[in-house]
Amino acid sequence: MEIQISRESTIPLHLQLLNQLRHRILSGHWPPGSRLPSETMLQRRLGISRSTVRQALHRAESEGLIERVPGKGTFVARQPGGPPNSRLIGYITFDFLSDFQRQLLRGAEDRARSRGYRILFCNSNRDVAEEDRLLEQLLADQVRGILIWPALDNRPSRRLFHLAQQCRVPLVLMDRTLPGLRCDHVSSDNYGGAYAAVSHLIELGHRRIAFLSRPILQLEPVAERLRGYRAALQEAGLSPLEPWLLGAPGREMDVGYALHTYHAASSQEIQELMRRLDRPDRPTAIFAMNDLMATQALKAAALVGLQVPEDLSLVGFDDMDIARHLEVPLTTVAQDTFALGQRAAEFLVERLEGYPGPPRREVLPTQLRIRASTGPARAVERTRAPGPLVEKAQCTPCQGFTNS
Amino acid sequence: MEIQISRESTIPLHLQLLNQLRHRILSGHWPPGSRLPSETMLQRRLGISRSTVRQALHRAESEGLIERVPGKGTFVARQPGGPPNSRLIGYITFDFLSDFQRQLLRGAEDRARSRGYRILFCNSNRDVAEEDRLLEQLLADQVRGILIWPALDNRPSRRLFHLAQQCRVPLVLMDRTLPGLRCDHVSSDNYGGAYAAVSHLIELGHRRIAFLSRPILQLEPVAERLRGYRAALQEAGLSPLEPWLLGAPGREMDVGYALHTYHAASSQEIQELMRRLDRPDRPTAIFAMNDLMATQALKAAALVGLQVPEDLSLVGFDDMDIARHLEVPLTTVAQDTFALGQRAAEFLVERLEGYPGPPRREVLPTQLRIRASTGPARAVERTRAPGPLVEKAQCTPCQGFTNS
DNA sequence: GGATGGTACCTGTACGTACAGGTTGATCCC
DNA sequence: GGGATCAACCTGTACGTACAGGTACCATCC
Repeated sequence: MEIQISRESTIPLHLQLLNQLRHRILSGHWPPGSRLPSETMLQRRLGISRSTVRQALHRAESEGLIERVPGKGTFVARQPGGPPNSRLIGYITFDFLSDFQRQLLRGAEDRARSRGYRILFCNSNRDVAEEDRLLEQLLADQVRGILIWPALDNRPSRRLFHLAQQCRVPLVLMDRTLPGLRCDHVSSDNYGGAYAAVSHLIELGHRRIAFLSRPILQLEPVAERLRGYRAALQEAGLSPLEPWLLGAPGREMDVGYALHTYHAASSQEIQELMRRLDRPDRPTAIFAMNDLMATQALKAAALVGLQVPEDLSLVGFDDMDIARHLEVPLTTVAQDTFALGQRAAEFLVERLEGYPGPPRREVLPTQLRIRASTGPARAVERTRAPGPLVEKAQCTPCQGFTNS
Repeated sequence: MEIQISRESTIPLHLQLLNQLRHRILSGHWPPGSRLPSETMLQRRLGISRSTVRQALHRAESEGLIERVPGKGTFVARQPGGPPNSRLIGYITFDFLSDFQRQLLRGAEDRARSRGYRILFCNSNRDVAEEDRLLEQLLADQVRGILIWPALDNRPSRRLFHLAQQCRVPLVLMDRTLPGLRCDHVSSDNYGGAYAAVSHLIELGHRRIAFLSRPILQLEPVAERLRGYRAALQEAGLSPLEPWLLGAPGREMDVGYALHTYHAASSQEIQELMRRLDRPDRPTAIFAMNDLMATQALKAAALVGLQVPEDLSLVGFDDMDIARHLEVPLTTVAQDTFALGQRAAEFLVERLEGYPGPPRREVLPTQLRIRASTGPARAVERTRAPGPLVEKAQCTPCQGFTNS
């Protein structure tokens, strides 16, 4: 198990060395008090200059990992864990309005606590400037790593990119990625969940299936759901419809407003839905971006006299609490948000213990929960537009998990 | 007062520079946030190499004296002198399963952040031993104060009592009190909310009103709701019924289990409810301890053929998300949990800033939200058992607030 | 007036050299 | 055998160069 340094990596040489030293020391591979190879030894073995080796060693020393004795050599510190108050993990979320976020935090806290870390919780409230300030403060609070569900903004000026590049503290992105930000990432299988949901509808004989969303298609999870919707339809030889976008338009640089209306049920949107449902060429099924929008569709359907699922099938996403308590219990795609948080914390702790590899990505399975809001398409329509039936709703293999 | 470097000194050049930087910064001669001369500037002015300058600056950085920003320059740290006065607040909750707890945390974080503090979030998972460990760790993490929603247990051995007695860090209790624990406390007006809810039912002509709960009457908030229920009935000259307790019995020392079943809807309980509702002497209205139990009552009513609100009125508590999305939108009592968290953080910050007085208690108003699940009692029953009508539903005066 | 591009400046990264002064252990001399 | 000596090796100090990539500012052009 030699130390490996890659010239191709974007991570600076001295940080590569530092990370691997940290890994060996914290994992116990090099026991406390043992002697490290000398600077010239490392220099020769790794093919880098002594200055670079020294840079890594100095950092390791200031982290309390090693002790250097002039004339004698370099040694693993007796207590390589460092000062006791440094077992903090920063946690930043762009928002804390939904149950989804509660589950995520609960999962992260659960796993962090079991590994001896505590969570420093911050809410950026969709404000990138606030997020920058919070990142700074977390560094000042001496956090060892940061879990972040970032606000939306790709400007490279934001502190997040700088941190990711510097590699001073490891980062783990939750739920969404940002273009150009290279670090560990966990998310749910939004694509697979949408694919399974729409396949389920196709299997029931539906041919005209609408995708209902707010105008926030640039959000990665929503984009993935749209992709899954389209893929399922196209593989069945059906045509995706133009997405139904309700609510205020999503502005390029100010997604904050779109997110703000994310949870608000405005009557204007119900009106618009009623108009779209009260037409002869209406779809026979709707796949909604989330349960709240599905709820709005349910209301609009009732108002124009459509029965669910007899006249209109509905599928939501997220399996929120309300899904099973609606008048017509909602078929929906569940995410294991708790596990998502746990996995994020695991990724981070592994980095803190020195895991050296390139950025990892984990996509957790979603699960289609079939309830009363989906049923067979009307026989009339089935005979009118006979298409190939998909044999079985596909979904990433999933084990049972609950939302609470 | 120029920086002087002596080649004759036995002190290394970079240490000479570091010492003078440290002096200037800690003495306030260079104020926090101000900019240091650039590396090349120092190099020229002092006649030493850039490497040597960098050596000093790196050390100053790891001492927390300065902050370096690529592309911009080097700056005196905002808090030079290290982190002796950390701005961390510990937050312990006994549980993190409901939206209520999310709102509470969100409120506390919001106010703490605006006052310059960060929240160190921990979940004791209803385990008093774990809570003890977490309290210890928070102290080791140098928190300045602690917000806690404690697990249930009155044994004076628990760490919490020691802390309150020692007064090393201020404590604020949230939602519930513990007998014998003297410290600041915030809660909702459970009594007033229940009183308003039951008064609303009485005003509608109901005479037989049941109190539906799980066997956890020893929980202070539940006890307060029961007290409000009884007071409203008695003041109207009516008799409270024996509480309907559904689910596993609440054991004295192990409330964990009762809380565990808190959110589970078991069909056994529905069966029991159906039995109780399918009798001639059934109540005409039910005041449920929370919305989830009200939901169960709604199901049971439908199963025995009772219409809500025509045959049975229902009131819940908490105004959870599901309340307004139920088949029959639920009349319920809303708590301003966000404000509760804010107030708790305010209490704590005031203590941190030196507020000296005795323990304070704040009870935040609740708000009755009348929806479709409550209606007038049947004329038959009104004539059968005419009683004095209460003039107006009383409630602590409240301003509008939302749950999201 | 506002986007655009150039330029100066800043820190980060990485390489190299040279010498000082301490520790260690083998060797040599008395 | 015991002490002095020396070479090998270690880290510390100090110098130098070169380039990359970011920020900030200003002049320019449309």
